[in-house]
Amino acid sequence: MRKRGNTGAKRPTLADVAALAGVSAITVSRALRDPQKVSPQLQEQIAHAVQKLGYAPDPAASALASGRSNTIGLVIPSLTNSVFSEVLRGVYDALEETAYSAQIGNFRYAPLGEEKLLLTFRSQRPAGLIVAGTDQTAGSRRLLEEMACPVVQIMDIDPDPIDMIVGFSHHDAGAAAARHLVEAGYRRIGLLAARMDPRTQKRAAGFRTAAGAATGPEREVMTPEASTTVLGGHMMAELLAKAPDTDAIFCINDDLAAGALFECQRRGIAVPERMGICGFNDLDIASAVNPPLTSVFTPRYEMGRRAVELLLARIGGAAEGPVVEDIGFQLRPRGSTATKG
Amino acid sequence: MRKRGNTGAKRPTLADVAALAGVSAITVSRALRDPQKVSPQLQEQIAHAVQKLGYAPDPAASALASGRSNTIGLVIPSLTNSVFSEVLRGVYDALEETAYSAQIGNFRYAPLGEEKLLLTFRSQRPAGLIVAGTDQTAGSRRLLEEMACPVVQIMDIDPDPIDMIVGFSHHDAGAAAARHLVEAGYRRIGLLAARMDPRTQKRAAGFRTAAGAATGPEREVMTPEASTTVLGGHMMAELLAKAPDTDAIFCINDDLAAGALFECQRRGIAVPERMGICGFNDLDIASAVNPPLTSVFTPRYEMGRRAVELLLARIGGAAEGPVVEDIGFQLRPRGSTATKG
DNA sequence: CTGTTAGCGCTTTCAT
DNA sequence: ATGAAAGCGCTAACAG
Repeated sequence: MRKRGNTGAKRPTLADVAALAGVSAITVSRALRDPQKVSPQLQEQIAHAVQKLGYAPDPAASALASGRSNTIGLVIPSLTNSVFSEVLRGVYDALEETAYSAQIGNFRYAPLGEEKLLLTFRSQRPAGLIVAGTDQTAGSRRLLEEMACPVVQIMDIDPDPIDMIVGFSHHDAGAAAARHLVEAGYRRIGLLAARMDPRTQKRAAGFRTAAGAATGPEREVMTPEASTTVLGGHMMAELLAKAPDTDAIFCINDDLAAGALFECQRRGIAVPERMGICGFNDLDIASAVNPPLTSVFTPRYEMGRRAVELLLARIGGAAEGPVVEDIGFQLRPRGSTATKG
Repeated sequence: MRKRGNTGAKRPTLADVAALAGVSAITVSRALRDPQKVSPQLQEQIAHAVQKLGYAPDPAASALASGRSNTIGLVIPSLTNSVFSEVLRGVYDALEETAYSAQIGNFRYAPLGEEKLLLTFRSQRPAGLIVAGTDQTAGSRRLLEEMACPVVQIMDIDPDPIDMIVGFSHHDAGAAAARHLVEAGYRRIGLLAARMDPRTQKRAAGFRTAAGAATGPEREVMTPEASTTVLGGHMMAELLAKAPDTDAIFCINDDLAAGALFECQRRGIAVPERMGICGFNDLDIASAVNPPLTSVFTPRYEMGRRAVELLLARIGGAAEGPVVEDIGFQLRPRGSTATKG
C-alpha cells in the first residue's frame, strides 16, 4: 500500500506564480482580486502561470493579512428540520459563483448554544452573518450588534432588527390559518404544536387571537419534542381523547398535520367533513396526501437567498442602516378544509 | 442610529494574554492546546488572563502557522435530501465538544462540482474529509488520494476505499427488498426510481437480480428528477398505465413509496392485498402512513458519526491503512407487504 | 517546563 | 500601473 498524502511538492504560493509570470507577488494578488487594476498584458501572463502551477490562494493567509474571511456564517437551531434545509439550499444557491462560502453553526436549540457559536464565529472574522429568528438572548444580541460585519435575521420579522431582517409574521400566519378554518365553518378548533420555539409560539398566539371563541385551552395539545409525522398521530389521538367534539385542527407544521390526518384515517374520521385540518409550511407532503392538506406556504428557500443578497449588497458597499423586508406567507386552501357540509 | 460594528478595541491576541499573565506567547499557546505541557501554576494565571481579556484564538493565524486547519470537510451531492440531513446531524453531533468544525460542500449532483469543491477544500488544508459515495470521477479520486489528510467515504461500501470507508451495500439492500416481496407472495413486481445517482442504480440492480422473473423492464418507471412524495404518485400512475397487472412495487426511497401509496388510495387499490409496497431508508413517514410501509432502514445518522470518529482517531494518531466498515441495513417488514392472501 | 527566533502566505501601506 | 517593505497572529524548531 502506497503511503497516502501529498508528501513531496509543496503547494504553489503567490510568490511562485509571481516568479513564473515575471512580476511581483502583490501584482498577482491584485490580478486575482481586482483584475481591472492590472494591465491586460500582465493579467494574461498571470492567468497562464496560475493555470500552469495549479495555484489556489490560501484562505487562511488571506484572512490573516486582510483581517477578514470569505465566510458567511449561518446560525440555526436545527439541521433536520426541513424548514431549515430549504433555507440552507437558498443560501448555498445564492453563494454559488461568489467568492464567499457558508459555514453552518447548528446550536440544536440549546439555550446557550447560540452565544457559544457566535463567539466562535466572531473569531473567524466572517464577512457576514445570518441568524434565525428575533429571540436572541441578551448576550447574543449584544454580540451581534458589535459584530464587525453585516447581520441578517431570517425566519421572522421585527420592526427593530439588529441590522437587517427578512421574514414574515408568524402571528399573522397563525391568525390567517384560524380565520380560514372559521370561514370554512369550523367552530371547535384544536391546536397541535410541537417543538415550542419562539416562532411556533407566535403562530399559536396568532391562532388563538383570531380563532377567539372557536378554540380554547382544552383543545390544545403541545409538546417540546421535535415534530414528526408519527408524533402528529399521537397528538391527534390525545386531542380526541380530551376534546372529542373538536371539529378542526391547526397544526403548527405539516409533519404534524400529516400525522393527524393519518390518525383520522385510522379511526374512520372523515376529513374534511368531520375534521378539518390545516398545516403549516406547505411541504411537499401536504399536497400529496388524501385529501390534500390546506397549509400556509412559507418562502423558506427565498429567505435564504434573499439574506445572502442583502449581505453581499452591504459587503459591496450598500448604505448602512436597518433593512426590514416582510417576505410574506400564503394560505393555500385544499381539500382538508373544503367548506363544511 | 448608532454605527454598527466594533469600531474601536482591537481583539486581544496571544501576546496580550501573555503580557497579562507574565509569560511568553508560546507558553500561552501551549497552555491552550496542550495543557499538560505547562505547569499548573502558569495554567491558572493564563486561564485568568484569557478570561479577563475575553481572548479567542484566531483560526486563520493558527492555520497559517501550523499548516493545517480545524476544519472537517463534508462533500455531499444534496442538502435537501433527508438522507443527507441525517448524516449531517451525525457529523455535527460527533464534532460537538471537539476542536474541529464541519464545512459543508454541496455540489448539487453537478458533474464537475465535486472536483471543484475538492480543489477549494484542499486550499483550506482540512484536518479530514468526508465524501459521499464511491463513484468519484477519476479527477476527484486522484485529488482525494493526494490529500494530505485522512478521508472517509460514506453511504456506500467498497473493498478498495480511497482511505477509509463506512457504509453498506446498496446492491444487497435492493436484493433484500426484492426477496422480501417475493417471499410475501408477490409475482409481478415493479420498480419506481428517481434521482438516478450511483447508489440508486445499485439498489435497482440488486433488486432486478434478486427478483428475477418476478420483475421486468416493462414494470420500471424511472426519472432523473429529484424524488418527492408528489412525484411518487405520478410515477405510480404511470406504472399502472403501462403494466396494470403489477402486484407490488419497490420504491427506491420512502418519499416515492409514500406517494405511491397515496395514489393507490386515490384509486381504491388495496394495499397490501392488491398492491404491495416496499420503500427505502425508513424515514419517519414510513411508519406513520396507513398501512405502515415496509422499508429498508439505513443507519444514516450513525454513518455520519462513525465517519467523524474514524477521522478523529486517525488525526489522533491511529495507524494508517485502509479501513472498511460495513455498517449494514435492515429490512423492516410492515403492513404494506403483509403476506398476500 | 519555558523562552527565542523565524516564518507560514497573503495584503496593507506607501512609494515610484 | 507596479513594486518594496512590513506585519497580520500564531506555531515549529530549537534552545536552555
